Amino acid sequence: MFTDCSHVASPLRLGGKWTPKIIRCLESGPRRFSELEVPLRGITPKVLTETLRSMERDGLVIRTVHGGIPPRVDYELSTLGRTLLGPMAACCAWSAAHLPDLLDAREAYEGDLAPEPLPKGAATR
Amino acid sequence: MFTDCSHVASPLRLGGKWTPKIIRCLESGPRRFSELEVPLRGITPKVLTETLRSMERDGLVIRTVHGGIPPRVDYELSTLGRTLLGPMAACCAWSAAHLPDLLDAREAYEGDLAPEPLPKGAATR
DNA sequence: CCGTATCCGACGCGATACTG
DNA sequence: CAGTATCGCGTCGGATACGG
Repeated sequence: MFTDCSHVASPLRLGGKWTPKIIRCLESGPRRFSELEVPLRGITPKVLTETLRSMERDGLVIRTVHGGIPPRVDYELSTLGRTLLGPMAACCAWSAAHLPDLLDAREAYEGDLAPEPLPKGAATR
Repeated sequence: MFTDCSHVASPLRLGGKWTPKIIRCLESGPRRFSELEVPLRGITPKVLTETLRSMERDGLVIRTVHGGIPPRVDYELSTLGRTLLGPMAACCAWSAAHLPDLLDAREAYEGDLAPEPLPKGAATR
């Protein structure tokens, strides 16, 4: 365990701004493109498309095109994508419990902007 | 639960390239700057400093300067930082179990580079 | 030993406009 | 409805060199 943590950020892309929110939005079932745009307030169609495509590419999300007019496209978590719900729940629980502490620490850091310096004359001898 | 996942990436900075690895390196106790540079192969001193400073700023890491020549600086996880070990273990366990699947999916995606297109003549009416 | 100082390229993300 | 096409900016991270 903890043998390698290199994938938390990439290629897991869990570090992306929208990926975690999209996973959450898809948790309770398939959603259409426009049904994702609404809860993800502020996301642009371009970015939503990009993110969904990369998730599809990684096998986390399944994209289904239903023929017809107007077009209808559904996105849903794959079996693999669903396995991410557990770890994500752990992370969300962490932030719910400890994010305020982190924010407090950050605020307290304002002012003493200078880290403790090294002792002077460190090249001597 | 899952009420908000916006902090997985930021400000948690867990999405950073080195943060998870640093946490892991500090798991078993304090480490000096140079003791971090070795296991984190490829990191430059500039980036290591930046990352450690941001973690210190967020209260995840404690930086201790021991006076003397040559200088000695220790970094260790704070109590708050240690609370991250759980969620991180969940993420690492996920990648140990499922990262190969993700990589396979990514590889299989090569070739059928074109996502299923929408039906033609999609203009309403 | 423990950093800083510059420079710089790549990428993520957003704004805006347009289309089948 | 479900996208695509451009453009641009800010941030992250790496290369390299120097300093107390």
